[in-house]
Amino acid sequence: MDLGRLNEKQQEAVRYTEGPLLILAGAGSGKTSTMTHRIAYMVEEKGIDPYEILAVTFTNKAAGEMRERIESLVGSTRGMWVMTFHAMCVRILRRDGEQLGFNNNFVIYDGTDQKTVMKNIIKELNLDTKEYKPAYLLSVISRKKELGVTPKQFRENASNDPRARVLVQVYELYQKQLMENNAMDFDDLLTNTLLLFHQQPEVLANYQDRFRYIMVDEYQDTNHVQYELVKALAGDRKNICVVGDDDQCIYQWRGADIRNILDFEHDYPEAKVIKLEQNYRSVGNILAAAHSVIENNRGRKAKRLWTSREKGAKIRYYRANNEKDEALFAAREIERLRDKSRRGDGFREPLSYKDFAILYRTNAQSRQFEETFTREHIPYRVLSGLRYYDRKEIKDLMAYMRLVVNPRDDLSLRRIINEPKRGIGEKTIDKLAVFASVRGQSILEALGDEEVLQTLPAKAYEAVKAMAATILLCRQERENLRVSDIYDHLLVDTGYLAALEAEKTVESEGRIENLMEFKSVIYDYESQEALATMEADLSFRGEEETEAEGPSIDGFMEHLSLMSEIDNHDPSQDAVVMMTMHSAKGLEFPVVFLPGLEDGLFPGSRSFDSESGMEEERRLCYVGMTRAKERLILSSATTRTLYGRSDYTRESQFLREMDESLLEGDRVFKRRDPYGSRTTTYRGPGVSTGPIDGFREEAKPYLKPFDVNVAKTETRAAASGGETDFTPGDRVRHPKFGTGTVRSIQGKMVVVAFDEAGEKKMALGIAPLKKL
DNA sequence: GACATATCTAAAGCC
DNA sequence: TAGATATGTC
Repeated sequence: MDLGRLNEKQQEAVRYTEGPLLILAGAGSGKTSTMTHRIAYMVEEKGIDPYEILAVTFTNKAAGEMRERIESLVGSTRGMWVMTFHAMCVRILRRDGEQLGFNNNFVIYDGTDQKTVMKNIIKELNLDTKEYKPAYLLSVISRKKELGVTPKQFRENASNDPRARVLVQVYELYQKQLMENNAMDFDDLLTNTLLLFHQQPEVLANYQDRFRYIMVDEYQDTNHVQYELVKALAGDRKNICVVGDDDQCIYQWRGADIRNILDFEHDYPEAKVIKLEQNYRSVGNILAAAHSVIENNRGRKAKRLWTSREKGAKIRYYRANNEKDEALFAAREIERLRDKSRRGDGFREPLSYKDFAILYRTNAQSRQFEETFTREHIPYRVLSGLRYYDRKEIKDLMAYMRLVVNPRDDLSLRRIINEPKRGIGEKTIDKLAVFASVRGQSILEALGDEEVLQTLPAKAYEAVKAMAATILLCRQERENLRVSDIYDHLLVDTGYLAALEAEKTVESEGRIENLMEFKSVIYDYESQEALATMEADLSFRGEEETEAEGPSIDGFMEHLSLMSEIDNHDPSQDAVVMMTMHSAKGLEFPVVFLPGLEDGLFPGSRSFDSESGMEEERRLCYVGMTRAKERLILSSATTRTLYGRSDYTRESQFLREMDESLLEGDRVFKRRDPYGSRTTTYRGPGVSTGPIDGFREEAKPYLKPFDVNVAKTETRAAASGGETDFTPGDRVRHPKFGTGTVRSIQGKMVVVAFDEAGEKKMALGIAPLKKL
């Protein structure tokens, strides 16, 4: 096999197939290529059975890419496990997890489900909602699970103060609820697998025996449980290869333990360490600047990226007046560089829009860029956390489908029992829940009984009966029906689609469209699974390899919960990409903008409390900078409006750490922390040394284009006399509050400053507002 | 039960 | 500032 395209270090890593191996792969050092070649080498040159290889990644995307690239090298990955930690655990638990008391058709709860459960618990325990918020409690539980602490252990070790006692109680109750609903959250998948390994040594032995070669990608992001899992699987054979970069550990806040990679040599004293330090991505100046920042971190493995490429242009820095100016600067800069590149001035090829990326610290920063780019007619795409599967109609249908798979899922039932409206409210549901628990059933199961149905309010009876019958029938027939058929039944027979169709609004039509789009997701799944089954039949190997069983609703739900996000980074679209620095990890762009380099924003204000927090921010900065291939453009704003407050800012500590000789444009205002504490706001002059290319725009009031979707309320609006088309500045009258002036439009709400009653926010089109 | 209005609170987001 | 959630009212 041809390793000629790999450098010496990479080749060494490829050939070192036996015993523990740590590959420290710096940014842009050809990590994936090395890993995939290594696997290909094992199969082709060493004659290792693909069946004995396990490659674990963190994201589906990474797993998909790796699989694809291995396939292009050796033709097939059949038998090989190339998947995420979570997918691996699900597979193990479904296969061998019954001993733990879990039905092997457990469902996986996502963040929204977890939140719902937690809200119920808070209510049940009558907790102070100010002090105990769902997100906080969930993060406490998650941290515990990541450390492998069970509710029992937590109870035993918890102190006696009231707060700790509450946390213990919450954790216990939370686990109990999940168990009752036959559900696991993402953390449970990992912890339960580890538990299984501990309790059933023969199960573990089985997997140890199978997976003689283990690879772990992004090892710096593993948490403690993942570390233990890997260690367990590697067993005494210790044929384990981990790949990572401690400088790119940016997920400590969600449990990643950087010690795992830092201490690998300690865990495996015989480990071989190979550093990949040649960078194939960025020009020299970019690497040097990134290095000048990251070297301020104390706890890191010594390494320094180098490149054989030219130094390239200097890093450009712009100190904007405010965030609008900052966005406009980026817009102009993009056009300027496009022009320049078309003239062949300093660029090998003309740049198109998709060659530019704006990487910010917080999602909120995207708005300014979006507005500006829209006005400047620059095409852009925002990759954000707003997920397709978070849309209400999709979640509703998913809840219906989950009930088909798991009728014990009361959470899902509560979600859809009155969706579409069936005349059922909170009280009725609670009554049903009591009935069900008395009978030892879930709510849906109870609804299968006429006796229980009879207790419903008369107006709800028919609809609820039909709904329950539909779901239960689909369940009964799920072996005979295609997933898409089940979907159709649920959509139609429960009245969901009819209700949307009856609405006849722009919004409802959009929802219907989404539901149709969702169906194509199902179709994709069906054909994909059918294909996999065919292949599996062809390659029967006599083992218990039951990976392809054909499409099923169970399989589809699992596919969904593990996928969660359609990869929406479609590089074929020619548009500037905007995303957070976190989501940019692993990507690269010819030109990268890092805006908002201000203390308090980046590094974020919370990170000043601890050294480790600051170091993580610094690593994030390093990740951001090393995404750039040719040009890196930094900016900050003198004034920034955050949470409705406008404040002066101080240039980011990271800017001040950067090697000045590599910067051009505005001067970075450097002084040794002249203002002492971080609570002091910087107000000094002399921050900027003059405009770049002669422009620096003042903030102009920007009127939001009136594009608010008020369709849903149109009919009502007409009936109640409510108007929908207001513009900031309009004078209005409200029957109760008197006259006022429209301040702003926020989504579907209009904010009015009343002359007498102060500022009020009210729903557009419904509020009895009249224009004067 | 459903809608209208007031209040709250604010990072990053993999599976 | 603005979206999400809680509370109040018909």
